[in-house]
Amino acid sequence: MTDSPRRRGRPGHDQGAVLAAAVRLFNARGYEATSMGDLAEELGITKSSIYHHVSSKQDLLRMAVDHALDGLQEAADEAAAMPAPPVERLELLIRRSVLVLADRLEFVTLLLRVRGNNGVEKEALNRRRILDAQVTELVKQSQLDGDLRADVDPATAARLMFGMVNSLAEWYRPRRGGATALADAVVTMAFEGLRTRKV
Amino acid sequence: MTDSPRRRGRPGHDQGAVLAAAVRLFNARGYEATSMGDLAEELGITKSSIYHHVSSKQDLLRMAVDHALDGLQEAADEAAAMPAPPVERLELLIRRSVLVLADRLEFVTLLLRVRGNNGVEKEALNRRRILDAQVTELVKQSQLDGDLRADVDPATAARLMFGMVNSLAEWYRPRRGGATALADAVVTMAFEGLRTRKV
DNA sequence: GTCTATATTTTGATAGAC
DNA sequence: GTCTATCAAAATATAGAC
Repeated sequence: MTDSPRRRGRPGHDQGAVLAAAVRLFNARGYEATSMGDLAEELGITKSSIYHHVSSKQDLLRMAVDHALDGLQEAADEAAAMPAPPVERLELLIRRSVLVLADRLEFVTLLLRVRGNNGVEKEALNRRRILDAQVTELVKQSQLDGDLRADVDPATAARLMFGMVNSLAEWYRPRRGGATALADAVVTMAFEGLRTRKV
Repeated sequence: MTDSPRRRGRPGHDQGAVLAAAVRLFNARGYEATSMGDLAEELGITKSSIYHHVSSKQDLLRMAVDHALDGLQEAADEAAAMPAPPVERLELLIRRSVLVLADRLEFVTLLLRVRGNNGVEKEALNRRRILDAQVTELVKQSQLDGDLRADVDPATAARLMFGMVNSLAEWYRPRRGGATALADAVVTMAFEGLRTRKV
């Protein structure tokens, strides 16, 4: 269990190591602003060596955003499969999304900065749109059930909720148990609001 | 009032026109991914001509983010000068910030994408941090007054609130009166929450 | 798995004419 | 205010040796 194949001695870098370094640099300097030379320097190898592990710079971007999207998709599927009212499935989706964001922080951060400037980015935006629609639908159903206030447009509510969730990528830094507490804070604010109830 | 100086005939482009086109492109493709050649093509002039209006690419970025930051700073100053309890000053700050974001949408959008990759960006991040601290302080005071729930960390609450506000840059598109309605939605969600009150 | 060497393109910016 | 011409640096990527 400890040793996976192709992991003896010190055989130089593998694709995972290259990807991890790339994602770190892409987030720090921006995808476009990061050159393959920068990445090579970070890894301590030459530019050409990188092309032994990946076929292009876009390939690195694709692997990274796919990892983020797969995690978020799992969260959405899990919430959809839950045998409970929409408002509870929505809460679960928010909590799970916060946990995925915390767990795959660097990958999700990169995903959230994608703007559709190339084929890889366009495809990522498409997958994000599908997830977005699922959230909006949950809000809509919750309003029909009378569980969420109907005076806020469902799409707007969904976007504001995930505006909060996604903003975590800008400032959250891993701490023990921090993600669960953060999920609580997001759910509290989204569902109950911050104002104290009149005594 | 209608004619400002230096605006007769058709004397080619001025700095404002170059800046507007630059901000549009920076948002669409990213600052680093946009070349001075792209900008020249967008304007229908050559690269060299751009340097008649601005001294560098960073200069364009600096003018853009300063315009955004000046607007947000005004909103914060106005809220701070309001003779009212902290919780009301906080609500005003949120509303004013939404309106500034809507009014200077492209400039604020660019500002929010800045990561500190050069001197201009570092300076912008510094000014943002100061604004952030002002919001956190308002939340803290509101909690001490018993107006906001004390079981959420003030800095976290402030970041989540402005996570919502800032997320508008990702999807808000101008409509008549839309910004005020949006400010209502943000304030409602942040202060009252989306869940319906028990009858 | 990493290297040197190289091809090709694009970049931000300047000089100086009109 | 815009142009042509030009530059030096940096970019992504490939070929082929070790």
